[in-house]
Amino acid sequence: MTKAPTVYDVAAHAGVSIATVSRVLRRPDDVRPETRTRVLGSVRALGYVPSGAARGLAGRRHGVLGLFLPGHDAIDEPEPDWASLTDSSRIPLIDDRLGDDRLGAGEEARIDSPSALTTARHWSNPANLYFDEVLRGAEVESWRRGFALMVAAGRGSSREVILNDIAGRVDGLAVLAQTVPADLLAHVSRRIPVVVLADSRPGDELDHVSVDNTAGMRALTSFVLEEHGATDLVYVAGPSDSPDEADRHRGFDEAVATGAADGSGAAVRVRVERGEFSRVGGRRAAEALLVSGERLPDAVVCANDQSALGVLDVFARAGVDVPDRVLVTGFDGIEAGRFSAPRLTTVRQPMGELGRVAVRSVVSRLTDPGLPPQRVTLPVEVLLRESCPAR
Amino acid sequence: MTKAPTVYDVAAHAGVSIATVSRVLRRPDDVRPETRTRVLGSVRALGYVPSGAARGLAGRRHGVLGLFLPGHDAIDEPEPDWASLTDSSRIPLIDDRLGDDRLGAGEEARIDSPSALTTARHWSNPANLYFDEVLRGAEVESWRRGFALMVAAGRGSSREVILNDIAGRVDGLAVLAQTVPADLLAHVSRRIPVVVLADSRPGDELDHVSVDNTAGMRALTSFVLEEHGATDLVYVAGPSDSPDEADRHRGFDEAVATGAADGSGAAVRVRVERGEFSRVGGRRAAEALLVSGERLPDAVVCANDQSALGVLDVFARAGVDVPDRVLVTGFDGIEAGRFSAPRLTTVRQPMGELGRVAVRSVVSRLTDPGLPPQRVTLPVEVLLRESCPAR
DNA sequence: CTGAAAGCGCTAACAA
DNA sequence: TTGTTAGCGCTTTCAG
Repeated sequence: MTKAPTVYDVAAHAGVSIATVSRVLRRPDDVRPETRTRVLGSVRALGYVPSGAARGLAGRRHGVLGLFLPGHDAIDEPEPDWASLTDSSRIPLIDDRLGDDRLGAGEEARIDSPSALTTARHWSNPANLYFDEVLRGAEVESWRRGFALMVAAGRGSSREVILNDIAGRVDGLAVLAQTVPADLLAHVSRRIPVVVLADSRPGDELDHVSVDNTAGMRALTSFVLEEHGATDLVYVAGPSDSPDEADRHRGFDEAVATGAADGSGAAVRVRVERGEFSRVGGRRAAEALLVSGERLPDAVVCANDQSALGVLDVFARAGVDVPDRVLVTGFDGIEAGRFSAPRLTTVRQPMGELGRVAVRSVVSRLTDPGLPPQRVTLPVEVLLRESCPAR
Repeated sequence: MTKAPTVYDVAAHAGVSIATVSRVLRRPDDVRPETRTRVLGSVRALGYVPSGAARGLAGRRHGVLGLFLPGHDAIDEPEPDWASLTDSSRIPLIDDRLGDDRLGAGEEARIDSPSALTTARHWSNPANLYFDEVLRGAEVESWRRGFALMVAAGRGSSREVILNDIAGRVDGLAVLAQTVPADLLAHVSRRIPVVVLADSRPGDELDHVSVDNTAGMRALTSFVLEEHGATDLVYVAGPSDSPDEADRHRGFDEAVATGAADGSGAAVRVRVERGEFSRVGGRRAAEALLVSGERLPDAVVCANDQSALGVLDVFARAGVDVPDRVLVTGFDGIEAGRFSAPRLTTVRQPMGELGRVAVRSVVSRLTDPGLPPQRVTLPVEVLLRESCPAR
């Protein structure tokens, strides 16, 4: 590690020119076997590892793709106390048993509880899981296409710096929705291909890969209407500025409109509550329903799983039977929905595919820059579980 | 994107030298404000993004750290059928309700069931979660230290190529245990600092960061012995070639030895079964116990969570009461252990910290290459849940 | 099959 | 404060 050897060192050691060293590494067949062996020997002997930077410069190609994710919730996490962190002298025994005051859905509830901070930090945030899967999909596909993957997570004002930085080191970039302002994206996309993930809104000439929120919600809502014969629905909405919320809401409305036009069913009543995509938001929505004094709906269709879990929390505590009294559905397919009581019916997004298709999209544009902007929509699937079962 | 602009283009456009352009970007304070503004204007106008490769070459520093993980299980995944994948015309409704034949621990069991393949692919592999957390920790810390992070996952024979490739593009590298042969590591570490994660075995001069498997298992076993007064134990071991298994087994043995020497308790009986770190392995171990005809132990201490969950599966089906009849413990702190019945007592590894400390370690060696090899051991914590509760 | 030489785009002295 | 210039290590014609 004293001084990293270069092609020159290897060339000298092997008694050849630097061009030959380069050939041995890039196009081994163009070199006589003996020479090749000798050069390879020198490579080992010297511990030579080619410089990616030099290679990238000379070859005008990095061989790297970038993935830009939203910042984690770790953003405000304090610098750990490194000293004490590595003090293994005493192992804490933590009583992690469930108390009696727990909500129906198990200790997931603790995440929202400020009093449980010391344990809550351990449990993974559903949003992170989402990104993890996208990341893993992207990594797999990148590798398959012969690219390395560089990841960055944007946080606050440093976004711009990081994005620019990463943009200069990769051949193409995938960016998750709403992590980067449009003008920055436009700037970067003048240099390398950029694909936007999970944002189906029009307005730019970039490639987009998203998930079919609308069709998924439409299918699920139709199922509730037709198979369960529901006529009184509550839609628990997400934040009004979310593209996902907009798409899902549209799917919901379409299903309701179709059902009404259908003539087969009775008129459908619809109420809307705000759920903010969060568990507490879902709880508030459900509580509002309960205290309103109005008759309970046949089904509560939530814009995402988190808020649906919040609804389940409240219903469980209030003794409202799900699904026999009220059906509840979510959207996303997060892990926690598999463990709730009852288990949550939902629409599952193909998160890994998002990452894979994104990479594929970037690579294809790299190959063929002339292509018109692509907008891919990935299909979803409805998972019928006990909160709104198959019939 | 026609032709990426360079410093020269920007310099010409702004009427300055390339050095000034470089300064504006790197050390803005060394440039007169007016000039700076003008140059920045040109940067925007031209859509200039500095080349990371050129920068890295000239500056002999990439500003990138690498993380090398074991290949995912997606390794053999076939190329998806992209055409049909993007066909959103019909949304499948999948009946994902639990059947009656399920095992005690919920649908986790399906992962092992070949008949459930169509849904099983959705659920995350605990090993992946582990890597995800390490990755996230590394990313956070890298960013904090001013580095980008490049991820790669090694698979089969391509490991060598990938590793070399990534090594040439980063300033330092963190490698997960047993993903790379020692000689390759040695080769690469002649060029850049390398830190090995989760492998405490001696035998090289590299930096290591691991978790305190031994102390964790010792603490947990002592708890079982002392607080629960167990005198008859079964240890469900992992694969014999695993460094983790070795460390944990040692911790177990130490606790038993201490308990015996203590004199306070009665003599402790110990049996060992093989659990292979897997759920099915754990099941086999528990079944062996059941059919042996011997008296059930007071506690089954498993080398990891997966095998412990397998043990719980079998005990639940056989009607063996946990914890009243037998205590069961695991190791790792995977998510599924929070949802088992009963919930699993375990030792939680600080996975995120592993990644963070790894980065920190690499950076400190970058700063001070003369340091002697560091071996950091991170503390763990024991989570007492219902399968072996606090008293 | 191998060598010589011209850059790739940028940073960092050193001058001015 | 700004400009000039010499590389950084490698790939890639083009000769030989």
